[in-house]
Amino acid sequence: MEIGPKIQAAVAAILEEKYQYQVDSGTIVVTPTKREFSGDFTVVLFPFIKALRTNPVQLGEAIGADLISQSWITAYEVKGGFLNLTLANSIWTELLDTVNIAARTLDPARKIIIEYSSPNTNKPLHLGHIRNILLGWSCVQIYKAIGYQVIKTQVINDRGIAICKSMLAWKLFGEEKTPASTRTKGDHFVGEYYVLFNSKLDEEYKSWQQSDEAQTIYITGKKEEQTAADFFKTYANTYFNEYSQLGRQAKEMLLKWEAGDPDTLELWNRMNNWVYDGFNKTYAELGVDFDTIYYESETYLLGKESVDQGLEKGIFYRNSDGSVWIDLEDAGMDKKILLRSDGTSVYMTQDIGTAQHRYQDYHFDRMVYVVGDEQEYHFKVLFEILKRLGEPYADQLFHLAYGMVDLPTGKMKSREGTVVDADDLVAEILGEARKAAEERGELVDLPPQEQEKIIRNIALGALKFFILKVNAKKRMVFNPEESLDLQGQTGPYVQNAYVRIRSILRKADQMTIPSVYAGYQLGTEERELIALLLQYWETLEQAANNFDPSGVANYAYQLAKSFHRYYHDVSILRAESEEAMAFRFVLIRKIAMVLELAMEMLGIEMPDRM
RNA sequence: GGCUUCGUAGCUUAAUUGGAUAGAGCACCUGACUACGGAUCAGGAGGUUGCAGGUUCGAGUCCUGCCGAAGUCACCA
Repeated sequence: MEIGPKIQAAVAAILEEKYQYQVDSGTIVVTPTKREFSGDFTVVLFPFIKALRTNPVQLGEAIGADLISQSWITAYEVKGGFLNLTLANSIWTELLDTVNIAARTLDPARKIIIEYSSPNTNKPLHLGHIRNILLGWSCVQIYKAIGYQVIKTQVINDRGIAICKSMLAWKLFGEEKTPASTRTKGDHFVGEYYVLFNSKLDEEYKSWQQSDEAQTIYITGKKEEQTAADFFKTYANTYFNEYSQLGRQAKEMLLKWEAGDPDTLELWNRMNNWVYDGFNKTYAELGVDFDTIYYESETYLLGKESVDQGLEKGIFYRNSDGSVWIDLEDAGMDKKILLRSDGTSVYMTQDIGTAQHRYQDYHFDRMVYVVGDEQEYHFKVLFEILKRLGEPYADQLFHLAYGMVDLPTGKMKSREGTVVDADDLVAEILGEARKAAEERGELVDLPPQEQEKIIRNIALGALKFFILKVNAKKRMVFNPEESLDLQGQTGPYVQNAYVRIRSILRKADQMTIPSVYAGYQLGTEERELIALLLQYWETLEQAANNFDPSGVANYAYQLAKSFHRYYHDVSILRAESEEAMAFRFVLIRKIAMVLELAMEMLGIEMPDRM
């Protein structure tokens, strides 16, 4: 029995019987009654008063009186255009029984593939990746819970000029050092050479700027009033491509890679594997994994067949210079290139091919890309093209476009060194959680490994909750200090509610707990808690539909908050009657179950003690 | 400039998708420990939801116009 639909149906029946007014019961608005009014659920009457030529008070009285005669409603009150209903005690205990956490039946026909993380192999993961990963992982859990078969994947950008820069810097300046020999995490090790390349390039560029050649270019090429510094800033790309020694060597390396040169491939493999070692450590630290990985080195040539296909169908057209385009202006977009005049493909082409390739691999019903909102236009175009190509899954594609993560000081900029490194962040928050745990001293009698496990749960719980509680679409400000906070609207606050229940249950193991509560009269706090428990699946489905886990985080907080208050006001182990104790044990077990499941949806584990 | 997104307390943010007096947390002030765990609870103060119109019984939410911020508009990835 679901209570919302039951009320809707009852009201619809009364409207039809008493007023001969037909209404789709699903459209009747039923909400939990606000705290400051008496009642459990509220029916909004406004939508009917015009059609029924009555006023809210009359209508409310008529519906209320009828419902009371049906015995499952014990009281009603009309306030403004709202009808507040109080449910019978027996209904509440029945409703509590229906609270369950079993995942919805798995339907193998519904398969979703979710892509997240998708880093480049030239530098370590940062705060932006963390938001991406946590969102992706949370969506995976949520879709599993509502019965989907989920495939976790990522695309690793393991090729291109960026990794060649790291490779070249290592070759020129690395002196055969390795992550092992320098005791450096592999992704950080390679990242250092990427940074080194850029600083060497900078040096080279600066000294070149003094040359006669450069001065001539500046004088002839500058715009009016443009300073040398300004000019050379905008000229950097051209310099890299046409004058730089380092640039030339990096590009040569890319060509050699594309030609399959064994030495280059060997170095490339070696360095990428260092990076993967590092990534895998970070993923393990965050508690996430993948079912399958796509590497760009294997997919970057895909999509060319679909160009031929599109040309045949007349969706694409060929320019006089041989380049291939699609015109999306009738859909409010621009013209987009798909094949350069030299026949090489672009990012878009590759994404088309990868989508088709994945469909062949998995025959999914839906596909989700967790990628920053800066690429919104790209995906809009990609989805439109796939639709025009007639791909069967084309209307089940979703770009989970999350907002960038800013710092209180502004944007993260790698050039200015303000990027928050993922590993540093996790280490910092672990330290903070450890310090707090030591101060509290609750864990001292546990073996060290167990203490460590709990500390990790708390630290990661804090971090994950902090990031996931914000609506995915919104740009968010990440305040490192606040993310270390373990009090207030945080993961540890929710964990603490669970720990309190576990503590009671441990004590109850030594006691005999009564199990009959048939005659127990529920308090308002208990009704409120049950009403909250009943909202779990609705919350989850909404999160799934919107690809936004923030509602689940806020729900978990809300439930924890209500429990903390209840715990404070009402005694469980020393309840005033056997019925009260019996009922309260059932209630807190359900609360613990739902809290644990809700947090699992966010990738957060619950400790038994903290 | 075109298109897209976003402006809610000092700060970080909610609002059951159009419903009641906009709800929390942090910070600030006051109170609650002979305890089922104080990483907690109760209270105070803090709001013209960027501004101005419009639609509606009802607007933080929908429409229009301003103001402000961000993103995007490559034969780059």
